[in-house]
Amino acid sequence: MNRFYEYIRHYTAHPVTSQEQDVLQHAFRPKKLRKRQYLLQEGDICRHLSLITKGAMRQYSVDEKGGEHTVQFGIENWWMSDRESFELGSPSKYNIDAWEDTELLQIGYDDWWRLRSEIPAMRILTAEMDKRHAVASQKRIHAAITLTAEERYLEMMKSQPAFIQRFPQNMIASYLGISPETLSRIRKQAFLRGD
Amino acid sequence: MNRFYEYIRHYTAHPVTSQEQDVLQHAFRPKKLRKRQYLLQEGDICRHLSLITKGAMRQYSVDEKGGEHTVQFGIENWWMSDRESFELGSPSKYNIDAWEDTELLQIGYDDWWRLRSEIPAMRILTAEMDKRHAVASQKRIHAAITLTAEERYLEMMKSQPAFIQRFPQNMIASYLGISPETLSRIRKQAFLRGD
DNA sequence: TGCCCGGCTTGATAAATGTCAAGCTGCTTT
DNA sequence: AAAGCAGCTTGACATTTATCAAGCCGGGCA
Repeated sequence: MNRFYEYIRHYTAHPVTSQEQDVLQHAFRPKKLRKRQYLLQEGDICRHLSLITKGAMRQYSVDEKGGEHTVQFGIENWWMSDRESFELGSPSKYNIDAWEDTELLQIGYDDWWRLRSEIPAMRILTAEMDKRHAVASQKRIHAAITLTAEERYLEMMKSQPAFIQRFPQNMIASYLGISPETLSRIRKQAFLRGD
Repeated sequence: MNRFYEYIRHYTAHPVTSQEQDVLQHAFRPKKLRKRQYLLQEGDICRHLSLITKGAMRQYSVDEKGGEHTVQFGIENWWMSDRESFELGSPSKYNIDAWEDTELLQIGYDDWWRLRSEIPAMRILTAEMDKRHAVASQKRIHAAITLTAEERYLEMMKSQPAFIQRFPQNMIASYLGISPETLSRIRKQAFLRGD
C-alpha cells in the first residue's frame, strides 16, 4: 500500500494523511492473478477499478470467428476496467486477463464514488486520470482514422515501447487493428530500411 | 442561459440556485459563429470549452496532402474543444469550425476548474461528461479496430443518425476513416440490399 | 438566366491488407 | 529426450479500399 500512497502523491501533489491511509486501506483490496487468469469475462458486470501494481494485462473482445481485438493494454500503474460496464452496470462485451502474473489493488463502484468526495487527493487523482484518458483516446482515434498500418505501428513504438516489449506480436497486431501477418511484414520492411 | 441551467439540472439532477446562476453567468460567455468560421485553428492553443447551444461543428486535422480527418462532430448540447491542447496548454493539431451557423457558451480553463470546486452541480456535470466521453471513446476505438468500413457506417447510422443527416458525406467518410468514394459505394450496396 | 462550384456517383486501376497454408523455432510438459 | 504447442515468418492468392479521372446535379451568385 505504501507504494500506492506514493503513487497518489506523485499524481496529485497531495500527501496522504495517515487518517486517509486508514480509509483507503479499507476501500482497496489487493488481488493476485496468475498468467492467463481472467479478471473479467464477457457477460460479467465489471464491479471494480483495478490498479496494476505488478504485471501485465489486456482487455479484448472476441468476434464470431474467434478473433481477438485488443482494446487496451495495462502494466504497472495503469488502471484496468471496462469503463462502460463499470459506469453503467451493463454486462461487458470484453475479457480482461493477465498476460504476466499480476498484482492489483481493487476498489468497488460505491467506495470509488465515496472516496472522491471524502478525500481531496482522490478527487484530483480522478480528474487527472480522466484527463489523461481523454487525451490518449483522442490520439488513438486520430491515429486509427488518419494513419496507415505501418505509421500506427511506428507511432506505437515511439509512444508505448513498453507494450511492444512485453506483449507478443499477435496481440500488438490486434491492438493496431491489423493481422499478425501484416505486422510481421511491416516489421521486416522497417528493419530492412534500418528501423 | 436558462436553457443552460435546465441542461445542468437534466444531467446532474441538481437544480441551480439563483446564487449559482450568478456565478455561472459571469464565467460563461455566449459566442456566435457563421458557417465555415473557425473556432480553433491548427497551431492555436485551445483556451475554452464550448457548449453548442445551436448549430453544428466539427474538429478535424489536415494532412500533408490536404486531406481532412474528422475527429469529432458536435451539435446542440455537445461540448467542443481540443482536449489535449486545452488540458496541456499545447498548440493544437486540429481545426474546429462551424458547418452550420452556430451559437456557443464558452468557459476558460481557470473558470472551469474554479467552478468545479465552487458549484457541486458542476462537479457532477464534469464527472458525467468524462464518464460519457470515456464510454464513447472506448466504443469508437473498438469499432475502428474491429469492424469493416461498412459495419462502421451502419453502426454510425444506428448510434448517431443526427450526424449523418446534418453533415455531408465526405465529412462522414473522413470520420469513419475511409474515402468519400468508398462511402458512396457502401451506401449503394446497403441500399440495394434494402438498407 | 446562366454559370460555377461543391457534393455525389461511377468506372478503371493500383495499392494495402487479409486469408490460408506451410514451415521454423524455442519452450514447456510429460 | 520426445512431443506438443505457441509465436513468428513467408509465399500465393483473394478481398478490401484508395486513387485518379470523368461526368452529373442542384443551388448560390453574377
